[in-house]
Amino acid sequence: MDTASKSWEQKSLVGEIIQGMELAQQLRLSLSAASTSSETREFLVQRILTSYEKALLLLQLSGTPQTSHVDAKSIVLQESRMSANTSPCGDDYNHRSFKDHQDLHEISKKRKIMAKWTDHVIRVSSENGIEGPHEDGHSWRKYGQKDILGAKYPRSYYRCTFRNTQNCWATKQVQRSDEDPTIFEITYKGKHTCSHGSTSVPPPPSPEQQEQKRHKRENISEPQQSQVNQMSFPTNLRVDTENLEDREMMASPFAFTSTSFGCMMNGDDFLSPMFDNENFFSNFSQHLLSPATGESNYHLAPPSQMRNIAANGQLSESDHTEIISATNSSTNSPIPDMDFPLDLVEFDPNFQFDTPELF
DNA sequence: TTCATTTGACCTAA
DNA sequence: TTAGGTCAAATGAA
Ligand SMILES: [Zn+2]
Repeated sequence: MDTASKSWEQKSLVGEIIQGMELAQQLRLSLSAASTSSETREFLVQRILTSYEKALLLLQLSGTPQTSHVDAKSIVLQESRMSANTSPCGDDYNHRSFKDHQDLHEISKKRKIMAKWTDHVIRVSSENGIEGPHEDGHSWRKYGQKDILGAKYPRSYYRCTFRNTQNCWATKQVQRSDEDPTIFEITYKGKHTCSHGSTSVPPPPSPEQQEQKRHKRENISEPQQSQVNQMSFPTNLRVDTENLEDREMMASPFAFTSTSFGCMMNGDDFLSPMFDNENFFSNFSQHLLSPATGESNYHLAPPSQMRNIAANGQLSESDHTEIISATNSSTNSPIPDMDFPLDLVEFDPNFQFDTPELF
C-alpha cells in the first residue's frame, strides 16, 4: 500500500511538473507569436500556477503525514495571490497587452465582439503518471461524447458543475490526439463565473477500482484496436490550411530542452531518491522528444497535428490567428480585465445559450 | 437518497 | 443530407 501510493504520488508529481513545463513552453511560444492575445497568456499563466499548486500539494502530501497540508496550502495561496495581483509583472503585462492590442488592432474590432466568449485551446500530455483526465482546478460534468469525423478518438464535452447553481457557463472539450495518444487537446470555452475554491487534491489511488472498471469495460478508446477501422477509411481530405500559422508558432525559438533539463536534474537532488532515474529520464526524454528534438535545433515540427480546432474556425475568418495550438485565456479568478458583459449572464438566468456565438 | 457518467436520440448549421 | 454539439433517460457510484 505505502509503496504503491507513494509511487503514485511521485508519478503524479512528475506529471504535474512536466505539465507545468509544457505549459510554460506554450507560454513562451505564445509570447513570440505576435498574434496571441494577452488573455491567452494569462490563461496559460493560470494553468502553470495550478500545476505548481498541485505539485506542491502533492509533494507535501507524500512528504509528511497530514498536518502539513495547511502549510502547503497557505504557501500556495500566497503565491497565487501574488501572481493574481498582477503586481510582480504588472508593467510587463500591461506593456505586452498594449503591444498586443496594437498588433491586433486591425482585427480587434471583429474580435472584440466575439471575444465575449473566450475559447482557448491548450495541449496537455499525460504520458507519465496520471491516467485520467487532468484536473485543471475546476470541476466539470461531462454532458456528451461524439465521434469526430477523421478523428481516431471521440471528443468529450464538459460543462462546469456549477452551471445551474452559479450560472457558470464555462465549458470545455477534450479531444485526444490521434497521432500521439498521450496528448489531449483541451478547448476551453467561456469564463468561469463560479467561485470555486482552491486547487483540489488529486484523488487517492486504488488498484482494485481500476480492475473493476477494466472488468466492466475492456477498452474505452484504446489506441491500438481502432487503428484498423481508421486505416481503411478513404477520406484523407484533411486540409492543412493551418500550416502557415502553425509554422509561425512553431518556428519561434524555444530551446529549453537540455538546458532547463540539466538544471532540474542537477539542482534538485531530492527528486532522485523518490523515483528511479531511469523512469524519470525515459519519461522525460520521451516527453521532450515530441516537442523539441535535440538541443540546439528548434525547428522540428512536432508531430502534433493541429487541425483540431477546425470547428471554431467557421465562426469568423479572422479567428485563425488565435486558435491554433496556443491557447487563449479565460481570466479565471483574478483580473477582471474583460470588458464583456457579465451582466447578460447575471441578468438573464433563464437565458438559454442555444446559439450564443452567433449572437 | 443525490450526483456523475454513459449513450442514443435529438437539434441545428452548413 | 452530414457532422458537430447537446439533451436526457438510463445506469452506476457513493
Ligand atoms: Zn465554473
